[in-house]
Parts: sequence; C-alpha cells; structure tokens
Amino acid sequence: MAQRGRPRSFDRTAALRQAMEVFWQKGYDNASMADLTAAMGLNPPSLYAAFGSKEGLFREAVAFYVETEGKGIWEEIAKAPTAREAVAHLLEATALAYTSGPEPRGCLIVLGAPQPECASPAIRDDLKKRRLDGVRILEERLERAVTDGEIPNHADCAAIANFYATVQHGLSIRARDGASRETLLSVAGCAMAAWDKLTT
Amino acid sequence: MAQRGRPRSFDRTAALRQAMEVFWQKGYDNASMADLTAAMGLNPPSLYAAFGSKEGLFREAVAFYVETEGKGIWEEIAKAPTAREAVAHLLEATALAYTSGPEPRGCLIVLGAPQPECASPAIRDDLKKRRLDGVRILEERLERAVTDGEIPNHADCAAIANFYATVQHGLSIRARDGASRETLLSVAGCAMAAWDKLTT
DNA sequence: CATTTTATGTATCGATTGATAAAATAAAGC
DNA sequence: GCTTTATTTTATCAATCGATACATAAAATG
Repeated sequence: MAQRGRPRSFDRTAALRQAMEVFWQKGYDNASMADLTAAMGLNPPSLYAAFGSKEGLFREAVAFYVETEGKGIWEEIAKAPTAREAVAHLLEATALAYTSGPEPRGCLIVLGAPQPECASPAIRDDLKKRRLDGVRILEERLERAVTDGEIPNHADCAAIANFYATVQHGLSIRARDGASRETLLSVAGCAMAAWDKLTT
Repeated sequence: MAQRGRPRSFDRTAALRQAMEVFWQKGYDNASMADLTAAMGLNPPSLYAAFGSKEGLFREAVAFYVETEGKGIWEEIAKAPTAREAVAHLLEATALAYTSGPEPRGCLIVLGAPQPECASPAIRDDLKKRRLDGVRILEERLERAVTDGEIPNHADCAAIANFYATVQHGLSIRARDGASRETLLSVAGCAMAAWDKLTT
C-alpha cells in the first residue's frame, strides 16, 4: 500500500548523510539548523517533518555513522581468530578510517559532543555510552581470549581494554590535528608493541 | 606611579580562574558570555574592558591553565634524568591531573575547541599548535636520549613521541567519560609496557 | 470530480548570541 | 574642591539560535 499524501521530494538517506557530514565537521552544538538545512538542501519544515528535531537528526546521523564508517572498524573484533589480531585490526582500521579523506576526520562518537555541558545532555550521554560500549567490547574479547587460552588467567583484561580504547580515542585527536596515515599507523604499531608484555 | 581613575573592583586573576573553569567545562564555543559574566561576577562591559573579547579571555584562560594545571605535567620532561622516567612521569602526572576533582576534567587544550569549524579559527589553531608542541617536546626529549646513549640510534623517536602523545590525548576522553584515577594510571602503565620494545 | 492527507516554500516566532552606548559612579592627581 | 580618568550599571544592539504558522502543492481515497 502506497503512502498517502504528497511524497517527499528528497532522498532521506542522502540528506541524512549530508547531515552526518555537518555534525562530523562541526559537532552537535556547533552545527546550526541553517548549516544542516543548507547542506541537506531542505527547508526547515521538511527537515523537522522528516527527523523531528535537531536531536533526533543527530541520533539518526550517529546510527548511520556506526552502520557505515564504524562497521569496518568494529565488526572484526568478534571475527578475528585471536584477540591480538582483533586489537591490531581495530587500531589499524581506525588509523585508515580517520585518514580516509582530505579533511581532518577523527571519530564522530568521540568528537561529536565532548563537552560535559552540552546543549543536549541526552546526546552527550548517548555518545558517552557508545564510547564505553567500545571499551566493554574490547574487554569481553580479551576475556574470551583468556577462556581460549590465548592469554593467561592473570592478565588484567580491563586494564588492557582501557589502554587500547584510550589509544583509539587519542587517534581521533591526532587525526584532527592533521596526522598522516603513516603516523597513525605507526602509533597503532607502537601500541601493539606492548601486547606481549601485557599478556604474559 | 599609581593608576589614574577608578580602580577595578574585582580580582582579575580570580575572575580569570573562573573563566578558565567555564571554558574547561563547556569548551570555547559553548561557553556564552552570559555563562562567563555570571561565573566571574562581572557585568559585560567590565569583562570586555579587562579582557577585550571572548577570544582574548579564552587566550588568557589557556595561558593561565598552562601555568597552573599544565606546569606539573610538562616541566618534568626536561628535568627527568632519563627519557623513560620523563615519559612515565608525563603519563602519570596526566592521569593524576585529569582525576583531581569531582568533575570530569580532561585537558582544556585537547577539549577546549576540538571541532575543525570553530567559531574562532584562531582559537582552534592556537590549541592545535599547543598540542603539536607537546608532540615535538616529547620527540626532542627522545632525541636527547639518543644523544645521551639511553636509546639506540635506530629508534624511531617521532613514532614513539606520537604514540605517547596519542595516549595522553586519549586520557582526556577517558577522563571525561568518568574513568577513575586507578584506571588512568593503569593505562599509563600499559603504555609504558611498550617502552623496552620501542627503544631496543 | 471533491476530499483527505502529507510535503513544501515563505516568512517569522521568542530566545539567546557576542558585543556596546550612554549614563552614573568612584578614585586619583592637581 | 575640581578635573581627569577609568570602572560600573543599565539597557540594548543586530545577528543568529532552534523551531513553527500558514498557505500552497501534490499524491491517494471516495
């Protein structure tokens, strides 16, 4: 059954992608509705009808970001045969993703709303939760490695997970500062240099 | 010779400290003049007479931050007898500083204006320069360690400096997410676990 | 056809943004 | 005491903020 009423004249997904780019570049608070409507090619009423609010638009933009940019970074965590390969891939994929375009990128989830006093506490908390989810996913992968016998029992999985998550977050800052792909990859390599000592 | 005219009725340094706290909590863009005047206990004209503009106030706040919060973190870099101790102290002092209060802290220089499209490109670039200065200071300390014979010639000082700077930047994000002092110290320890492999 | 429903374009809402003009006030030099 | 200089208070500036009211356009339904 087809929709009633006048159909929308724009590609919702394409508009969402444009919104994601604006939020990625400016962050939640600094991205104005004027910026967003201009980039998306919409008038404000169309935007509000399709996405509800600036907050709703950002939530969808983040979900879209996770499904597109984030997928290649995190999906290998579970698939990799060893925790070491999982972590190494995470950092390398991060380095590649953060230097994929001409513009400074970094992670939308890390940089989208970094201030404790954000215009939208819900947005701030949502991004924070997503970041902490990343730490937890890492920790769970390491604990699985203990079960698998890859890592000894006495290894501090929480500490190791926190360490590699911290490195990954730091890569966002370095990427925004214009660090090259080679530099970020070398940082990933340096972080992996600690692996043996941390897991034996 | 004393000042002519009516002297100001407020403590300029105390007001600057209050402004620093507001910027630290909200970032440059999100801190409104209303926030600042309220925290500093001033009327707008007094603020503008004393600090010139929001941008000027932020610059002074950052300089004040470096002189107070940042001093204990970076001054040991040159003093420490070995590069290893210098880097270890940097990370540990960072972990302590970022968890010194009840509120999520992190670094003002890392988090004060993280967006590529900031309301003030000059502010954004100034903070970026300060971050890159940190990387350079680390690298120079490592190169000195090569000269001193602490580290072999073939060590990649730039890569190592980039790695530890990345960890330090990442600590700001983790601190904002509420990571405990013990967690941040353990991250610092994990980072130092890579030292031997990176320097031999 | 007319009716209903939804989307669009124009214009604008009250609130807040960074920043001042004008006037009142206070302290120093003469 | 008088002048000079600077600060403080009050009120407000134009611009922008996120979000809508309203009228019109385009599709499905009857």
